[in-house]
Amino acid sequence: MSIPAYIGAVARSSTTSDVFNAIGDAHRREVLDALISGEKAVGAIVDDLSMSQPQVSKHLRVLREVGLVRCRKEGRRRLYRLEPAHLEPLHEWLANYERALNDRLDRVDGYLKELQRHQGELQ
Amino acid sequence: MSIPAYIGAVARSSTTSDVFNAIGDAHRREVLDALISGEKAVGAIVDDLSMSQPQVSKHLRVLREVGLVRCRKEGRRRLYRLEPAHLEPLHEWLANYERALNDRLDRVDGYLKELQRHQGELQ
DNA sequence: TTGACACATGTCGATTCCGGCATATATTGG
DNA sequence: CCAATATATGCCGGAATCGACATGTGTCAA
Repeated sequence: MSIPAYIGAVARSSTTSDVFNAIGDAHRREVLDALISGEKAVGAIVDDLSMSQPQVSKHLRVLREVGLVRCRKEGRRRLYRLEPAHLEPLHEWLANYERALNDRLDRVDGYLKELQRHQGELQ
Repeated sequence: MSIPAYIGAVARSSTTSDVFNAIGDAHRREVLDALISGEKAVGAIVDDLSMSQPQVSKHLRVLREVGLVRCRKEGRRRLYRLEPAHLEPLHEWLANYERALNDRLDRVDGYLKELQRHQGELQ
């Protein structure tokens, strides 16, 4: 007897739909890049990149759900355009690291200044 | 006859090891955040965050492989520290969209003006 | 109205990814 | 040498992800 009583894998933290994850996929970044020049229909993106139409549509869906892209219907086409303001989370996150880096540089700077001071005392 | 000749799924673009993918995982970002205050041993990160030690070690490995983190041996511990310079690809990529954002600044400006208008209405 | 076009969505198989557990490796202390 | 500590790594199962196909949905044109 004594069934192994395996606990096994646990549900992951989900959050499958944030900006960080969205830009984690290279093809998704290509789609975004294709939209930098301006509003485009799905077919135009398919032509520009070398991806299938369903593939592009699905990536657009993900990008839309995280707000990086907006859609507008025009006749039987759907025109997508960037919404760069929704890159803010990424931007803020990056800013943290720049701040951390600068703070540490400041500390190093203070440390060097103190070193100089001690050197002056020694002389 | 005529065997179905199923083509099926194709190897994905791999690239499982770039900066974009590395920061795509929320836990990995937590590990990075834990290092903002400075160099830390693995155990300290495990204590700070609520993650198992192997989990932290594995995430650190990914982060190290993309250069976001560096390791230094000290006795039987390994001290990890940020390497913010390797966030450059992200930074450059974002810069592209800032340009797109600037091109659309007029719209943001209009939005802010509308916000001000609503604030005025509320007061 | 019917067919063609543009796009979205559902399904499936394969692959990747992630976390839990167990274990290996290296360093220190007794 | 041996035990304890600190960390890395291997293995496994489950779940998420991705792309290829097939199909559904809405819109225009004749």
